Amino acid sequence: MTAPLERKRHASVHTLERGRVRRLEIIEAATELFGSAGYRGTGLAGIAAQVGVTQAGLLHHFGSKEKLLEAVVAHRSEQDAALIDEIIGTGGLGMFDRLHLLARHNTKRAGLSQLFTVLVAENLLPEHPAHDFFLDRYRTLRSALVTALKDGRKRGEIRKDVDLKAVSRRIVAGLDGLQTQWLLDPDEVDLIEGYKELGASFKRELRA
Amino acid sequence: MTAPLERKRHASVHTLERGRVRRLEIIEAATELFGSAGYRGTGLAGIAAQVGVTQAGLLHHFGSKEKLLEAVVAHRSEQDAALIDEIIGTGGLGMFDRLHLLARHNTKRAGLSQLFTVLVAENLLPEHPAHDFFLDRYRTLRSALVTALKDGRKRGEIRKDVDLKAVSRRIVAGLDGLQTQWLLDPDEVDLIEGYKELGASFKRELRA
DNA sequence: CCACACTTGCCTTCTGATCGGTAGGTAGGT
DNA sequence: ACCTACCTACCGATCAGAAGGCAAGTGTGG
Repeated sequence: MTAPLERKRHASVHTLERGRVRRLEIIEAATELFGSAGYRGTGLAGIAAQVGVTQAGLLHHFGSKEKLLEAVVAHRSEQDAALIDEIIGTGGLGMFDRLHLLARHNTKRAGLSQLFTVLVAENLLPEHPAHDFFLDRYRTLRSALVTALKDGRKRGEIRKDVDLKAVSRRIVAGLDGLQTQWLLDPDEVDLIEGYKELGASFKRELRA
Repeated sequence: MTAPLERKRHASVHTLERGRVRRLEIIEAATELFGSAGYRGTGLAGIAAQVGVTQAGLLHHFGSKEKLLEAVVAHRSEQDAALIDEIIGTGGLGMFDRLHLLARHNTKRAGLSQLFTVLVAENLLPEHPAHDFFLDRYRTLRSALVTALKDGRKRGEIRKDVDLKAVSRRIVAGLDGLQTQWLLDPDEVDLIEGYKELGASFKRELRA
């Protein structure tokens, strides 16, 4: 195993940009591997190999495995935020008709959905490295939902006798749980169909 | 660290029974550690140390780490089956009033709930060691729910225009998802309350 | 009733692989 | 000259697991 590891793949490019590109390549490889084998089950060597770099070369960019995890998670999170905003939109019941956007996004890149499912489970306890990130993520998501539902209530779309915090927890639970079943058993569980039914059910429940 | 490791703790007991007891001790320790650090994040040495046995002593009983995982999962599964039966009972809407049994069971031993949440995530892909187990578990659970709901429909408790398979997926998703949120954030999410609301919501949706 | 073979429990010791991470160097662009 | 990228080489720790032995309980034939 003394493969010469072709050098200077980016020879003609600015040094600075080469670094940025490498970082992205590493993040993408790490996303894929963390998603399928989990954070703990993935070695730096494996990620490095996939990028075509040594393990030390990888650490040159990210310093430690945990920093790499943070980078992966932050990278993914940015992309998510926009989508969430688009779905929740101006609030009210309309968002339940836009869940197909989320479904399409998730099915298109199943590896990313899997990454999050795995990482949440790996970080349930406070001492785990990304626990606080996910804690915050869920709280933020639930409170965004509460706000959106309140909006809908103000406009008279949504009944006044429902506990919006409780409903938000159940919405998130339903989305999460369906995704898990779909990831585990894509032949039996159709995510798009599942989200559609879930949205319809909440609309019936909440409609004024 | 040359602690003499007190021998013959079970000196006066039949050899056969000592083995059975040890196995159980190991399964319990493994359950706890797999639950908090995951399968991949837990070393045999850690489990062995907690039981007060060497790593080799542990492998004497289970042969390999993967066999130990199977034993842990099977052990837990037996206990579950009874509870599931008790809740689903004779079918129909009544089961939604019995979800507090599940909630109590889960909250009483949070480590066990966590074990399953972590293991499911670690076994989403077909090549993972316990993938088939969880695939089967979810399919069985959903089909048990379908049967129970059909029963309720036959007795006229449940409306005839609902897709029972879809509802079953959503019930499982809701339970699972709420559990995850509770494990991650027990201060903000009350599992017992959550299950109660979930059950009430499904009853409203399904009632004939 | 007892000697001997066998089984079971569990030990110590070891192995090769892999883990995350450090140190120090070189090449090339700025 | 200095910075960035990335290398080789190495570190100690930990991983799952195999090998082989000793001690104690168990079943069996004499």
